[in-house]
Amino acid sequence: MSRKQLDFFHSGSAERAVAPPKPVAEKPKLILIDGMAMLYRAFFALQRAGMTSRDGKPTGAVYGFTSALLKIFETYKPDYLAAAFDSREKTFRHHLYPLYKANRSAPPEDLISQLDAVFELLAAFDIPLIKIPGFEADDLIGTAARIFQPECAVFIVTPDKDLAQLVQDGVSILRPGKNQNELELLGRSEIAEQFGVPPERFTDLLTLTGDTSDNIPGAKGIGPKTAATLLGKYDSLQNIYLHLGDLSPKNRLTLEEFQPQLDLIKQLVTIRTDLQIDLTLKELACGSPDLTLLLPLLNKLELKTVIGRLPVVFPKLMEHASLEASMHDGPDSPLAAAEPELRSPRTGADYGVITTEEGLKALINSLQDAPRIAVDTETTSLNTFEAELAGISISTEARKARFIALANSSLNPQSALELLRPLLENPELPKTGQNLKYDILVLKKYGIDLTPVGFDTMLASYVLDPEEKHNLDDLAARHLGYKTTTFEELTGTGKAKLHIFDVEPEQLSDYACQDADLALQLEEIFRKKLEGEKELLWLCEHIEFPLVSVLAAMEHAGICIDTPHLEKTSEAVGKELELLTEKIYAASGAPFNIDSPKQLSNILFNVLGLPTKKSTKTGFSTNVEVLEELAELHPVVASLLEYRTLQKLKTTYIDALPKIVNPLTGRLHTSFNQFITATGRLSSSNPNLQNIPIRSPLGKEIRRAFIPSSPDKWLLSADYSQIELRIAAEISGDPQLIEAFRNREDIHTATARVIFGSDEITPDMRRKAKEVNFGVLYGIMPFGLSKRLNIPRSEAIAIIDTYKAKYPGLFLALQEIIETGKKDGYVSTLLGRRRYIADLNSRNSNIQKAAERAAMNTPIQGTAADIIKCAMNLCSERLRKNSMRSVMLLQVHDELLFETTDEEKEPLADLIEEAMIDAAIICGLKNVPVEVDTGIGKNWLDAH
DNA sequence: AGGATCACG
DNA sequence: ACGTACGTGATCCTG
Repeated sequence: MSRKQLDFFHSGSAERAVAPPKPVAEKPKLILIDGMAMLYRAFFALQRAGMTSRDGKPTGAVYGFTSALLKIFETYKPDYLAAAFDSREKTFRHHLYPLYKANRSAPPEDLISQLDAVFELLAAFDIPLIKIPGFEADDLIGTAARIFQPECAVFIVTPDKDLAQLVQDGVSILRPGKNQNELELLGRSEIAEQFGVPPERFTDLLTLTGDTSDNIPGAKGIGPKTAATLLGKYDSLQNIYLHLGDLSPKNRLTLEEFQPQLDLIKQLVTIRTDLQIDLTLKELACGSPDLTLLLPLLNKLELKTVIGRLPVVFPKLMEHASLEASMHDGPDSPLAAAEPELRSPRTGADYGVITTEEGLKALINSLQDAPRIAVDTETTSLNTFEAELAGISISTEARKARFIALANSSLNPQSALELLRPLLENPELPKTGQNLKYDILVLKKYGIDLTPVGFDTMLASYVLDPEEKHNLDDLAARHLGYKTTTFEELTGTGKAKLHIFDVEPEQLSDYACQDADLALQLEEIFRKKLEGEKELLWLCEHIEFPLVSVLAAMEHAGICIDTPHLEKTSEAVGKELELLTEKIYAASGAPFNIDSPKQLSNILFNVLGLPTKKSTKTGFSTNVEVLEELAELHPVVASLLEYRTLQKLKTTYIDALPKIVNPLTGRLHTSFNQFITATGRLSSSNPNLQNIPIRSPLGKEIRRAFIPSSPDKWLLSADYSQIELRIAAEISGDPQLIEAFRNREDIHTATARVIFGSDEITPDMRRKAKEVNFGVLYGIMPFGLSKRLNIPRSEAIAIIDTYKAKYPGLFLALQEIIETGKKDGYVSTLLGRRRYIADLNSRNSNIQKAAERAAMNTPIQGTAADIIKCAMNLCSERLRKNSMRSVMLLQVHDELLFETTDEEKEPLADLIEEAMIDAAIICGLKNVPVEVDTGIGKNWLDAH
């Protein structure tokens, strides 16, 4: 490792030729980084979040630091750049004042362990290090700033306020902001504004206040406020002492007592700018990163987002570097040997636009023998129901694509689509794309059935690592080393934003071609990766890809709601809420915003004087749990609880749902998100139809509002019974649990018999057993169980111990999952779906325990997700084969909802049940039977 | 933009 | 000494 470190020695002369001052704008930029301070900042900002590489080594500090470096390169494009670090030796300040920094404890182990990586990074970036025995970074920076200020615009990067004293014309501070990855520029006026004194007076301010972090005492009782006020009034410390008589007696006394230490402290807090060091600008010249060092290092640290940003920050440099190659090759393999790629996907690519029928026919002709095509649609909106087609791009060969312009061209959209139909609908021609569900839905509006889904790059990325980012721009940067044109770059933002129809056709074409091309290229890369992980390839091809069309059909179908019923309910609930509001105001003495937890907690805990139960980050919690405890102490709390429930249901469902019924279809169309969750579940949004109420009476009313699309039709619901516990039984092979399921026992009653050792099971015993069963799935702990069951902790411990003794296989299996997770870095479902859990090796025991619970739960929740996805595919396939008219509408994790007719309802129930059971077997439930409950009704509630 | 809360599985 | 069951998304409030 060649580390570039400049060795500075005292030079005899401080004399140097000074260039005449130039206007700041023309001066080259010198950036001086306060290395250790920036690292500390990054550490505390990010380490707490528990960021680690997959083997559990902490990487938060090095990530934050690197992130700031990139930001500096990107925003300031420095001409000169150096990082200053303290040396280990004692400094003149220690000699002046032995207690200097005596309060500092050693840096945390997790920070020290990252230091080597930081120095390696600096070397890889070719950033000179300034580190001189006996001097602190502050003094090095101060001196460098003083020396180069005449010829450079100097920027000091530091979170430390002390360096504010160095600010002057041409010298400013860049301070990490509240938002991560932001650097705030502080010049004279900003310093004056924030600290109340100009930079020249900053040492005076520090002298008065002292600096607790360096263990430097100030004048007792004088804080930053008082100090700034005094300095504002008397201008300087010296002048304050000349006017001691004018001060308040208290301040006067303090300052008189302080006077003897004045000189010492001023010396301690003053950053030196006069070190005798020999520094030349040339030595600080900003080089460019050495990718042969940098890429292997970043890969080792698993700083993928940093790698992704490199092409943006160093576009020129990345021109010939293939990131993908560097990930596979060892650290020693020179990048020059890697296959060269272009920095922008469009440079040198064969992209073109088609605007005529002849051109289109020629294109279609040339596609006849393609084994598969990559497709991307360009539209006017992300909302598929509003989207109008602007064109379609197609690629069959890397770095080659054509855009069929359907707007602003001589092509008639409908007739062009007719020409394309045989291609787009050809069942023998698999389609590749990024998030094909979107394209399927858009084309559906034009009567085109885009099929089959051959490869979805977003889903491939999701299956390979669900918690990564999966958007095209990130994928292209990470896997192809491309800096893509984003949609925002194409259309502009804010006021200048162009409608897609107004984008220059050439540009739109390039953009569209790029996306189809990228999808094709990504497929190649992902296929290779998936080849190495066969079960993940299987998961893609048999579960995720076929599901895309199924979800598209469900979203397209939508579900009807009984709007009048909801409106009536809203009115009634509204009145009830008004009454409750009056009651609550009366009891509280004054009106306030009940929806504001802050105001509510003021009423509860200050006005009414009720005891606080739990804290949140911002104050005292007022959640249900707390309110239930307070209910017996004050009658208003019951009203509050009722208010909360009603308000929640009214705003989130009763009033919100009718507003988003699609006016064209008269239905609610949710989006099923296939690449969001860590476990493999789907999620639903806009609106979320997976959390429609059912538990409370008013909740049931809301469910009643979900109805078939005509009065003669039915809703059929089919749900797995206890699927997760069955999976737990299968995974563990626990004979007791398996036996209970084979005997079709009520599992909670069976568990109750086991943990209470009795055959007489009361409803309350069953309720407790049910909580225990759930607890097992979530990674049970005595504290959690005792709280949920409202029993003493000792009793909870006893219950868990009994459970463990009776179902030993289950706990052994859960423990094994954790061990495997620690070893491999990931845990898997029965079908091999993975979730990487780095925190299993965290040294923070809370983080580690949380990771262990996630690790235990993921194979269970994830296998359930695999099973129902598989069932959805089977249902869809079999419905089609039997030419049935019934439609799948919703999936709610263990439930499927269909719309059906009188004639089909019985055969449908059989078909669904059979498909759901087959799916469980396909997904690995060999030893435990599954049960499916089906129900039918004129609304969702009655279908249960 | 992030926290608190609460709806579902 | 601390903080505590897994996974989501929508709403409202606050800085």
